[in-house]
Parts: sequence; C-alpha cells; structure tokens
Amino acid sequence: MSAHARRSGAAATRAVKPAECLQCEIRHLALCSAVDDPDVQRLQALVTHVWFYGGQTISTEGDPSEHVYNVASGTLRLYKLLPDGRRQVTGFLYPGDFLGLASIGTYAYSAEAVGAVHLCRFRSRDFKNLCDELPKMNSRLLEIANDELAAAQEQMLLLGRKTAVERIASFFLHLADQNVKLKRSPVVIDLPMRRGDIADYLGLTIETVSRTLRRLKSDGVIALPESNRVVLSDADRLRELAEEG
Amino acid sequence: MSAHARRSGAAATRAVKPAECLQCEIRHLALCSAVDDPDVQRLQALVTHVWFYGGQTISTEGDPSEHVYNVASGTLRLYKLLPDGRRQVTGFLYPGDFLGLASIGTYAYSAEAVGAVHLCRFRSRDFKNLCDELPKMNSRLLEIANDELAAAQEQMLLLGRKTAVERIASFFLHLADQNVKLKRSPVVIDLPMRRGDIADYLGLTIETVSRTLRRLKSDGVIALPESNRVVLSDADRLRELAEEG
DNA sequence: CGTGTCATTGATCTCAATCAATTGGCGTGG
DNA sequence: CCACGCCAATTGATTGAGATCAATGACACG
Repeated sequence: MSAHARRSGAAATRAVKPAECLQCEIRHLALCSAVDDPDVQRLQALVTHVWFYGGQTISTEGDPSEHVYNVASGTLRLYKLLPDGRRQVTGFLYPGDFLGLASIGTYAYSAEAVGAVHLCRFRSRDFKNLCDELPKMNSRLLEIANDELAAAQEQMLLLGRKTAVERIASFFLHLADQNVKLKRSPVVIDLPMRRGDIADYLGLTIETVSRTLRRLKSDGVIALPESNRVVLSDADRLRELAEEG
Repeated sequence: MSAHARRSGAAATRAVKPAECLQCEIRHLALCSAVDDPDVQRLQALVTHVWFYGGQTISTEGDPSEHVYNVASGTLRLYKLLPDGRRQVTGFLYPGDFLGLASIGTYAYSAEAVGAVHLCRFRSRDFKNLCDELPKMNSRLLEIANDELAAAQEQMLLLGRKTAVERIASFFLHLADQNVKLKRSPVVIDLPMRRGDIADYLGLTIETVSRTLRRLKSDGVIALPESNRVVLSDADRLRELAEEG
C-alpha cells in the first residue's frame, strides 16, 4: 500500500514582525472574524508570522501541541501514518483555515506545507487564555470544530463507500466550493498538491488517480490544461458522478 | 455496494418525568461532568427522558436539528447514506456520549437506536442558551468536539489505508477501550450491533467481516462464544494486527 | 414445526492495487 | 544549445483483496 510521503525540506523557517491584522485580506474567512476590531488588536499582539517552503513539516502527530495557526496563504496537508509508512491525508488547509483543533495536549496528525505557506502562529497557552477571555472566540471555535466534524463524516462516507470516480468527482466539487469561498473561479481549479497527496487523501493509488483523470478527460467532463490544473467542463455531469445527495 | 440499513421500527417513543441527574450513574462520563451540582439542577430542569426501541430513528440527516441528546443507556449508530442506498456508519454512541455536534441548523448524519436506548433530550435552543450562560459547558463541548475530531481522523486512516484484518482488529481494540471507560471487561466484549452495522462502519461487507472473524478465531486471537460476543484471547497479537502506532 | 432473520460459508468476479516501463517537463552542466 | 539526470505523471500488464452471487446453517418466535 501507498506511502507517497515526501521528505521534508531542510530550509529554515522565517519569523518576522506582524503585519496588520486589521488589513488582513482573509480575516473575514478566518477565526479572527469572530471578534471586533479592538479585540483583533489583542490577537495581533500575540501573533507571530511564519513562512514555510513546500515539504516542510509544521507539526508532527504525537508531539506536544505548542502552537496553533491560521493559514494566511498557501496550502497545508494534514496526515496520519501507519508504522509501515502507509499514509492517510486527512485534509488540506487553505487560506483562512485554522490548524490546532484535535490538538489538546498533542497533535492528532502531522501538518506539512504543500507549497510555500504563510501562517499566523499563536502559542497554544496564549491562545487558550485569550479564548477564555473572549467567549465569542470559544463559540466560533466550536463552530469551526462542528464544520470540520461534518466534513470528516463526509470524508468517511467517501472513503468507506464511494468508487474511484465518485471520489475524484467529489474531490473536485469540494475544491470548486473552496474556490468560491476564496473568490476564485469555480470552474478552473489549481491543484497545489501532487498526485500522491490526492491519492492518499482519497484512499487510492497514484495510478488510479491518474487513470480516473484520463477517463473523466476523455469523457469530456474535465480538461487538464496542465497536470496541476483542472477545468470542470461539465459540472452537472460531475455532480452526477459524485453521487451526491 | 452495501446497504445494510434496517427498516425503522414503528414503536412509539415514551417520555416521562426526569430522573435525578445528581444520582445519574454515568454523569462522570457525560457532558454533565462539566458543571457543578447547582448547575446540574438547571440542566435537569431542561431535560426530557426518552426511550427508543432497536431500529428506531432518533434523527435524520438534513432535518433541522431541534434537539440534542445525552446517551444514558444503550447504543446508537450514526450514519450517512448515498442516493443509491450505500451506507456509511460514521460512529457508534455509548452511554455518556453526546449527540448533537456537527448539527448547527441541520443534522449532519442520521442516528438510530441499535437496541433499546435511554436518552436525555434537550431542546437545541434551551441547550444553546444554557451553554452561553455556563462557559464551562462551552469549553467542555469544545473538548468533546476535539475528541470526536481526533477519532474521525483515526477512522479516516482506517477506511483509507487499513486492510480488512487491521480494520476489525482496530475496531475490537477500540471497543475494548470503550469497555474500560464504562467499567466493563476489556476482554469480553458485547457487540450490540449486527454484522451489517460493523461492515458499514469499517467500509467492508458483511461477508468480509464474517470471514475475517473466522480467521481471527482459527488463529486463536479471539473467541466468539456467541455471535454477538467476542473474547480477546490474545490482545497483544490483536494490537500487532491492528498496525497501531 | 414452519417462517423469517441473521450469520456463515463457498464459488466466482471485479475494481483498484501492484508491478513495470514509458513519457514529459525542467534544471544543470558540458 | 543539447545531452543528461531527476522526478512526477502517465500508461500498460497482471494480480489480488475484497465484493458479489448463491446456498446453507443457526436460532428465535408465533
């Protein structure tokens, strides 16, 4: 079985002085939308901005969870490994997403940068304290946890019961929704991750992903102008193929 | 693919006057452990006790979420369906577990009684209001959501990457842990659910579950004194087979 | 005892995994 | 500029784990 894991780059993390949270372009998407301008200042006082290159590890499953993060730009992959190296990518994080749930004490999964990413980092302790002071933060966090839980249920349905075509179709539709949220095209979709990441996310192999893409392409449902860009030529057909409620 | 769903029984739900929450045997396991005796009284004022027979539906995916529940006794199965009837059981709930996460607005999944169950029911609105007043409730809820999220990640790993034997072994070990939590034997395990539920939980078919059990049995790893009771004769071996960290 | 439901067991099939090249893009260095 | 190496992705041939199809066995219940 598969282990499309990628050796982590050795490049260093840079940490610089905070940019202005009030001007943050993705604030409306993030956790930070929960609090008003005065309180955002308090968040800003706690934040450290960090950058990672593609392949770098942000946090490792089982390690004590010292930080939580907001994704400012770029994509992360979250994953768990089996002792023999088989990998399950449990999700991708995009700008506005929060990293640090399911991490009371220790991280429940590892996180790596897919490409270059910019993260807003908080010390778990500081963050926890702030949450206790700002009840809105806590309830927003609960909301996020609920969304993630619902997404996890959906992914279980996909992994347990869907066919390869259905998985790929569902994945693209999910990416299309994500694109809408980020005010990008719902039809032209960039795939920042490699085939191995997609395979490990969907419980397939690289080869099956590739073959399924070919079929969808030759059926005219999608186009692949580049290997990491999909065009949903026939979104309705794709929805049928995904077998969605 | 499989649809081991079961037609829902037609028997009526009974609702009676609340028992005493302060004397509740499983309070220490439940959400209710978050608040002190005086506040438990406030919880108790809001609770309705309801009973369901095996096969009855408690809530349906997509329906507006009007209630949240605590499981007082019995087992629930949570599941999602595909349009063609394929089913994924996303989890089982045992005494002390909370039903109502991933249910902002509408239920993210359906819930059915596996056998006879006793539930403590709250109106979502009342419950939400109480949570806003008792910050400890909110943070306990977040804690629960985090645990469920971690469990969901684990289940994704199982569904995406584990073999049939590994899935069954992991399932039994998980049940054993559950048993410890409920102060039952970690070796003799009752299976309140039928084979179809197990299959749909593990992303397998009934037949594969049955065959895998036979193999584990003939290998001396487990015993099956009755079809719905397992004895973990060799827990260490089982742990090896589960390929766990 | 029939009858229905659930679980087990056996025979066969199939979809995706595995194994094995081949292709294509890209950067490096001669 | 082109040859070479590297790596990701594609494509093809074959295998295999688990699904599907089909009985059979084991209880429980009216």
